[in-house]
Amino acid sequence: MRISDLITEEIIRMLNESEANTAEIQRNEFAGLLGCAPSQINYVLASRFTPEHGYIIESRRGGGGYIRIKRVVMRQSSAIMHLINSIGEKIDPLSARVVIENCLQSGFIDEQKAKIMCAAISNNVMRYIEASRKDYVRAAILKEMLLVLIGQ
Amino acid sequence: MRISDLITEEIIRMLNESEANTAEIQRNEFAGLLGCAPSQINYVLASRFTPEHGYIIESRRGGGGYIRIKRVVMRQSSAIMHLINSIGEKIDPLSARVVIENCLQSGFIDEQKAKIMCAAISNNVMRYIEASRKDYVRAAILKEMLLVLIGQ
DNA sequence: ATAATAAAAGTCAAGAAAAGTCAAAAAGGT
DNA sequence: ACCTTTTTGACTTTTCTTGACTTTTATTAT
Repeated sequence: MRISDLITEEIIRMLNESEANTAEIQRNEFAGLLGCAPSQINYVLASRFTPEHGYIIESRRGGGGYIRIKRVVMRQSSAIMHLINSIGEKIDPLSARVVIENCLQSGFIDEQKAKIMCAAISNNVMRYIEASRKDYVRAAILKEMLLVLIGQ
Repeated sequence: MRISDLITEEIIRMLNESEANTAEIQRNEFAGLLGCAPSQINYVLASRFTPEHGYIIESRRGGGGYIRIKRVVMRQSSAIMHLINSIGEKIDPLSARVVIENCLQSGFIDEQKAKIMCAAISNNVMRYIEASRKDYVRAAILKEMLLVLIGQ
């Protein structure tokens, strides 16, 4: 059996045992426990615990650092997840507006949040981005912001 | 748990218990109490109680010396204007986060808005931007979002 | 009053303790 | 054989901790 699968199983076991659907590990210690390279933890998280899979990762470096894995389970979250998946790697300005409008209509966000999100991808910002990249950057910003909505 | 966090918590506890939003400590004594090097108090103050975080530090050396930590509360729109002006045309990642933290602590935004704003300028987004432009794009996004807060 | 001494706080750089990145090598699957 | 996924390790970045040294202020002795 692959070590990746072991790591995955162990994290899921921890999530299941947790009230708050949250597992917190110390990377090096955890890697030592399972007998793998520390960076492999990153690999597993990057490949199997992504937002698209329904997980959110937070971490902190330095003394007392940690990696926290959250599983998101709300009803609303699947709708947002769907939106995120529909965005893909790029999005045009109009579609982006529509996505935000959608969130507003669905009550996922209030008006001010909608405005903040629009501001983040507004033309005033996008004029700093090379034309061929605008759609990609816009998608990246929008998706990151939507992910926040899922993380409670 | 980190000693830094302990120090931070203790200072905030003192601030909360104070009528005047002010905590006064004696560095060496305080360090002894929490079991850390005296200079670590300086580290914590320098990294978490800066003016950008919304605190003002006064101190005095010599016999009977002290460190006084004041939490400041400004009027909202002028404070935000001030923040926007302080950003200029570019900003590094850490300062940007501090600006957002400050808005949160000052009650200008709630936690979710803070997270949305952080997400919009996160590394996951910035990795799409050419290195030399990152600070400019970050500043543009942040300022646009802050402008929303003062309703313009 | 002045000089010496003591009692603070400040600075800075080295080192430790984490996590992150990336690319090359190895292993699997078709 | 070729392509994808996994595994590893060298290197980077961030954050925290400590200690040696400096500066400022107050107190004490002359």
